[in-house]
Amino acid sequence: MDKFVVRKRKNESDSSQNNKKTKSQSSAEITEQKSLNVIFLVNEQLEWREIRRENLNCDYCVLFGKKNADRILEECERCLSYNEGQLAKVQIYGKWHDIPRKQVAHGDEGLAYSFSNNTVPARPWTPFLSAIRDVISQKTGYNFNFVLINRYKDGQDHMGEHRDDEKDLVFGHPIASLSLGQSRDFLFKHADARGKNATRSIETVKILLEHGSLLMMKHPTNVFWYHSLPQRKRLMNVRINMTFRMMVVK
DNA sequence: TCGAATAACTAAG
DNA sequence: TCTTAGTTATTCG
Repeated sequence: MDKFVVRKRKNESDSSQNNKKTKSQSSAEITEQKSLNVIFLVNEQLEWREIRRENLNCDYCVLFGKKNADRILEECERCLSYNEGQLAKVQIYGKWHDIPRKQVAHGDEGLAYSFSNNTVPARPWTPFLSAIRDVISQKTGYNFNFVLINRYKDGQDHMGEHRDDEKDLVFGHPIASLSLGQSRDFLFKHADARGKNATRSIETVKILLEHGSLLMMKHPTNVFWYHSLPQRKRLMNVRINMTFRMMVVK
């Protein structure tokens, strides 16, 4: 009873791995959810912005128009739940803290997400999340077996500088980051330009992640650049971010 | 242009 | 992937 069905266009190839376009794409894929009568319709002409620096390789577009992004966000708020208790904590320098946001992972059976002395098992895919995953796969040509969802209730919630843990991820596979709700600044900082031991001066790259947008973080960005979502105390609204990944199956 | 608010950065734990 | 505190830089009315 897969409520969300991805309907492919008849003339479209199924071999999504061969379809690594980054320029404008004209076809409109439609995903529909019959019981709620919700249709996921992506923007027809995707205007990809290519963000390039030394060893930084990202593509950005607004995938869902406002109306559809609004509906997806509403559905997230209606049906997602988040980790609590020990699964919502992180250990740093021996001290446990609550993470300053809400978080949950969904993915293929057996996968888990590890960070700072914590391991969070993936919950099963829901039809809603599978449908979003499949739309992104169709538009980008990459498959994903895991999604980490972070909910930032307002501008106080944030995430510190980090790189995504390489040993859990299939090397070289991009991460797809879907943003919903409050626009937030997203910063990339080069590893050689961090902290007081910085060996080089490299400008921080700031990207505004808008409602309905998709940021593709491609190899080798995550090897060389740290990323963060800094506090923006004047912002009052919720942002939900989904990062679709390909994890190593152990 | 000032001054307050707040963001950025550093250090330590 | 944290917090807090102290300092400096930036933003904004």
